[in-house]
Amino acid sequence: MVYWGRRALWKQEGSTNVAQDIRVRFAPSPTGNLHIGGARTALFNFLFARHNNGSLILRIDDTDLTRSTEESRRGILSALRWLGLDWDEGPAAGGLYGPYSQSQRLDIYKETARMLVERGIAYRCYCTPEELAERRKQAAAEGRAPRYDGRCRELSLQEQIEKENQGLRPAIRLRIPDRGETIVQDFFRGDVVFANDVLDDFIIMKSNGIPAYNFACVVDDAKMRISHILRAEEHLSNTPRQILIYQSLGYSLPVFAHVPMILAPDRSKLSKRHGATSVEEFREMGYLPEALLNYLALLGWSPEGEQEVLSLAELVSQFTLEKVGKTAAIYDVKKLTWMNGHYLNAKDIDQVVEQAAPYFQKKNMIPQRLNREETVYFKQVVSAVRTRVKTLAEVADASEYFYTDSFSYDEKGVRKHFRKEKAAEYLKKAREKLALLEKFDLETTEAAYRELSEELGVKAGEIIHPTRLALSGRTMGPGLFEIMVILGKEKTLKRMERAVQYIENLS
RNA sequence: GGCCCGUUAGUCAAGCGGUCUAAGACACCGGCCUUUCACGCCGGUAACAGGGGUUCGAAUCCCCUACGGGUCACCA
Repeated sequence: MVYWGRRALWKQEGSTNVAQDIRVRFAPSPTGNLHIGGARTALFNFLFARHNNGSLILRIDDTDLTRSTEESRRGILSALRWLGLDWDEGPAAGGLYGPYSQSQRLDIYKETARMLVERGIAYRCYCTPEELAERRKQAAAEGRAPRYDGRCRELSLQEQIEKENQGLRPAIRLRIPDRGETIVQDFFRGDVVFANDVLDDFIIMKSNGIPAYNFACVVDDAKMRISHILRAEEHLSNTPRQILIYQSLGYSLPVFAHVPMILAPDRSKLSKRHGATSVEEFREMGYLPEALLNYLALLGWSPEGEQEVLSLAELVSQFTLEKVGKTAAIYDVKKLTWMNGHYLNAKDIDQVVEQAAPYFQKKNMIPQRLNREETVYFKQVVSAVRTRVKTLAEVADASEYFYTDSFSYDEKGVRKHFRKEKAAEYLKKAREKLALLEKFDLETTEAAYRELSEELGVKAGEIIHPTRLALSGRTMGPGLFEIMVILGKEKTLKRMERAVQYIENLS
């Protein structure tokens, strides 16, 4: 069976009932970190594979020796793992079609290219990069298309030997028909027609023995039995060349599906100057993998119903290519942030505590290891604070006063709550009442405040606001009595005294 | 510049010729709840790029224009 077109479906091939497994791949080149566009492509591949009980292959396209780095490779793998996008074959997972790094498959490309040359489908080209660049420049100046002029197409053996004797190492070019057209059957866009004469004899093997991208990509996709190629739209223009390679090699074509790109807020291609664009950066800022995944899924794909908050499992069960759109999307951090806040609160508190810890450590708020008592306190803090913030980093920021006594008071707050006539008096009285409490919990503290507000004949808020500022230095945060209980009686009273002194010293 | 793809509100996005005086979400603006903030709930502003066709009927099909993006490397 072959998953066949946009509307239809599962086509029976002959009478055999043997299912052709769905095999998709994500093939990043380790030349930087995984940005959200790549992550989204990986996600779609993952969802498609899981939804159809297929396999996800991870391949490292590291043929660019000068730009590929081990650090980047590790970073990409760790970002994928953090997101929870596990792969069935590839680095660390193994598989029947390895190795899964192109740098380890050079012999395969070399042998394949040699065979193409032998058959006359490809040929050696001795033009140097400098010469080619010069000719391109010339063509541009004359307003011609910068195509390779085919001058090495028909070199005789004698000529080739001469070039070799001059020390020239050839690149290998694929012979492209001058006429006709190559049609890309794109799953989302239908037939996309390219005239062959706009293509030129492109290089499949560089003179240093390294394959060019299109070549390595096709050889691997074919040898790894990839059934569907889901990749970014930027590759659509490459596809006719790849199809020509498939044909030269006698391989059958996979289904091509080019997903729309993700653009930066200014509509341009994603780059470093657009602020956070990599998964790693979002992670550092305290975004949760489930939120990032959920948000990314909604960029270019839409669920059947109206529910937009979906777990990975729900995404898997709902994901179909039919619901993938074809227009480029601009990512919107605000919506991501909203979604992150949602997950931050919905998530199991123990997990949040665990994930928030590094952010507290980074700010030296908590030590690497917490004892039992510290752990209980930490958990109380996190669960009180998380409801008002949207990221893990903000959880830590909003928790500062739980870990230091020497915080300063918010200026606006001081003006609003401390400079009031009776602020100090209220605080003193409140402190006295709290001091008398035997049990210091949510009920008793709140009752004390209600009582006091009645005795004084003022609204509870009149006392509550200055108290919040006294205890936290801030005007916003968790419920006041929650803060008190977490801080404990002793600290609460001390901070109130400190505030009273502060107010009395205000001129 | 050539070739290719795309164009529904500020953003994501539903819509596959009539049910569209166009859904939902984020953002924004009001209101409710409330000790603050946030959450939550209720309500509001806001879109079919423009022009020609085809059709009884078009956001949906075709063409042109404009705009945006991609690609044209011994980068991937």
